[in-house]
Amino acid sequence: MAAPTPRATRKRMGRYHHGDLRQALLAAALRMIQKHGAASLTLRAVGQDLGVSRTALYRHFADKAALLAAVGTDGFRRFRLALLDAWQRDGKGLAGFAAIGAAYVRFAADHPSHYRVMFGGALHQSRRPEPDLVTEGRAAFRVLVDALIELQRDGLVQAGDPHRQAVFVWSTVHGIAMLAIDGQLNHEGVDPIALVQFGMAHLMDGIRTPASHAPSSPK
Amino acid sequence: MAAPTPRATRKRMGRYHHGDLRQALLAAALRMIQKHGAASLTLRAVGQDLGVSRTALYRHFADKAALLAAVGTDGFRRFRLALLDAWQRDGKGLAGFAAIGAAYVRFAADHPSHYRVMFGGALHQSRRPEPDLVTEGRAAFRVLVDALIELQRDGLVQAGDPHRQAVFVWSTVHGIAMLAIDGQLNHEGVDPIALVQFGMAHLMDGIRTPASHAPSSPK
DNA sequence: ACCTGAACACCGTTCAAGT
DNA sequence: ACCTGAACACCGTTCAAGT
Repeated sequence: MAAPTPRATRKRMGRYHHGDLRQALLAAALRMIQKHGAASLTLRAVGQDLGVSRTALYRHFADKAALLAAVGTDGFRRFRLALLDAWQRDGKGLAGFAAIGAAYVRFAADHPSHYRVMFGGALHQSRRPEPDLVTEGRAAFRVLVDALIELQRDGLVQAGDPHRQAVFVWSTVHGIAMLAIDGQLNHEGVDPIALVQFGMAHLMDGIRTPASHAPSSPK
Repeated sequence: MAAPTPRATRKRMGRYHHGDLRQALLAAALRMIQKHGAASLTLRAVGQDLGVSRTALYRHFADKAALLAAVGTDGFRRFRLALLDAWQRDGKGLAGFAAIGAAYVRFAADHPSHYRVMFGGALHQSRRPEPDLVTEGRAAFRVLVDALIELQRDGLVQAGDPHRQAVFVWSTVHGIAMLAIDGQLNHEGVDPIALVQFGMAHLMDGIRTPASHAPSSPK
């Protein structure tokens, strides 16, 4: 592929786009959502941004909802990788698990509009649940479950349904993330990252084994 | 006032509305949001539903965002009353506090669209933060803080910044509520009310005083 | 296959005009 | 004061037509 670099998304006048237009549309939509919020996203503006007709999009997406679903799906993919990276970078274990919580909130704080598309419900409450979005959402959730399974296996977390434990952790962290990007924590003078660290420590106290108390107190 | 009952919001043909049109608009908007979601709310449909011109609304609201903000403000008012009712009905104390959590999630589950308008961010992220919405949101949050202050005073909850404790409880419960109305808990086979009861019990274990363990285990 | 341009039905909002 | 009706600028989507 000696063609124009992947960054040269803008087509040359009078010629067809002929790159990965689908990918370019996705990137453009994401860029505009991050800048102005999903509410004001316009298909016409997306096309214009790429120098493409405003109907070219329909070759790659059924409609606007499908485009947004693809943006959300892509978000869940990045999200999952961010969580996985935090877990592995901090050597798994209890510190790694706490790092997942921090990474979760950081992702939401850094990409509020993207996060909102992922969880916005504008998608879920529509006609059908958008299978790809659901699948990718579940995959992200799986990171938590897998981490808990490992922690249980290593005797760091109490036995119990890892699924239920994960749902509870997810809820807590999701709640902090949502309040943070809604600005509800701002006028309460609370730092989201500090809050999630406090919360994760609290959660861990509840589910970790007595044996894990001795050899773990890093930073 | 021997005029038509407050329920007869529909104006008689050829005459002005002449009731509390503002209130009628609010009720109509809420009704339509609950039925079809906030995304598909149309000012024209609101007017039509009331038998009123589609521009009559501008006498009472600056624009569509202002109408939605008013719907959210109204939601926070009902929400606060629901939380307060749960707290008082269950005799305050630790059982009452747990009841607040359940009432919180129940409100969200029963009025998902309304809840979404309240927390949706479509409002918060807009131009200015819509003062009434913020005020009423804070008032709802205050229910939690006040409850924790009472619990501390009665020696049922550990000393500590009640504000910080409240933020953490709020986050947890909000997360459960959001995941529930997003349907993320459905395909995990988790009952939101059961989850929030589990979560509240867990939280209470973390913040209640040792002394409170003896005299409290009702149902 | 991929893209265009005109057209359609809809939307929020403005504004001069009515009572 | 409160409401109307026409008008404006915008939107998502369709579709026959181009290459």
